Amino acid sequence: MRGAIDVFNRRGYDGTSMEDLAKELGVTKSAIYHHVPSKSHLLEAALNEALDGLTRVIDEARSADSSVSAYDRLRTTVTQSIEVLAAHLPAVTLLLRVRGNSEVELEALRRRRDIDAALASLVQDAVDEGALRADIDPDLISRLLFGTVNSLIEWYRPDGPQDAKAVANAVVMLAFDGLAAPPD
Amino acid sequence: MRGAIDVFNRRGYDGTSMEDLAKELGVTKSAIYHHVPSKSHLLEAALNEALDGLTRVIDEARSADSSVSAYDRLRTTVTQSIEVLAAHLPAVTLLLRVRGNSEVELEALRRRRDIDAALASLVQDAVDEGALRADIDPDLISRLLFGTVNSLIEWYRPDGPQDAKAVANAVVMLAFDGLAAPPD
DNA sequence: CGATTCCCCGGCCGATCGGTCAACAACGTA
DNA sequence: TACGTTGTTGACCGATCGGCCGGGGAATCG
Repeated sequence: MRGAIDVFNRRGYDGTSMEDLAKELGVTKSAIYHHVPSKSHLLEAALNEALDGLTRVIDEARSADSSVSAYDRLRTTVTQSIEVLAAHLPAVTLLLRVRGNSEVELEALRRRRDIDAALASLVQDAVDEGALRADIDPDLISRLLFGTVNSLIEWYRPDGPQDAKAVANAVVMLAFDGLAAPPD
Repeated sequence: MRGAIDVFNRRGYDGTSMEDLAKELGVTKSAIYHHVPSKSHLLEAALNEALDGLTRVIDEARSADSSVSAYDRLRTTVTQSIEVLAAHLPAVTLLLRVRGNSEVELEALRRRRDIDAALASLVQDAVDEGALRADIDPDLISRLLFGTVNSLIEWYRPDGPQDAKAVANAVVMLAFDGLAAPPD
């Protein structure tokens, strides 16, 4: 199961046949079908793992103590999103590559849209609060911000040189304070 | 050809059969094969279009007058990369989704690696110059910066509310100066 | 010990894959 | 009129797709 998702990520879901998958897992195709009813069930399980993790993050942000500023809630959400992405990297990777070619994928896209909307609303709150620059459209801010977060799947590896916390820190620094060297 | 790439992007290259493609283009499969030798040639043409555009951008940056700072060269490269991405959106989208499942895809990945290396070196120059913050690893900066740029393919549409120049501007502002509201 | 259950295999199914082919309609040229 | 060219068609190919099935160990339980 865990291994299956990795193979899907390496070759793409549509680009992986059950024969490929079996060969790479060192078993026969029939052995897979003994444990799993269908190829799409593997996909569905992975997508739900990712979506559940991300949903938990935004639920937490929404239920935060109202005394904490929208700006801080947003920073926390970005950090936690990256932690979920890192902890469930294969599942999140699969999720972000879904194209909507089947009912399973379409359902995942619907759930993702809801999450994106919640994130956009968080950004909007921070802008209303005056904590974020007002010369960029809030929707654009949201897309760039979480586009940056999501782009981590393209290269981040848990066994790489940087751990998730360091990466999350760097993303937050980049996004909120910028890359330009601070004046002395 | 142009239409084919759009279909590949909507359903994924592996997820699109030549029958699907023909149906969506309103012709028969045979008609396609009269003009195109194979499915992978369509992919190859698209990938080369994207790679040629991006290569041109980095060649330009490399051959820039040495009197212009690395920082300015980097900002220009980011802007121009976004303009290429916007002008060749379908081709670039396809490129960024390639998994390496065939020789055509592997060759594209090789060319992409070279481009990424050139971009990383540009970032390194700007860090050496002291123009970029030194408390984030330069390689990490490069990945985040161009990860942000590349994430545009997920939502940017030429006929959308923002034109490419506005988006490029927003990305540069976010990346170099940050999202936080500037102090009064 | 026998019976049951779990796990797995090779072989197979109909459907669909990328791609080919002979035939033909529409065309400008002579 | 006859002719080559260009674009298109539907039928078809072998290979591969996702998935199914009968049967055969190996372990567990009475």
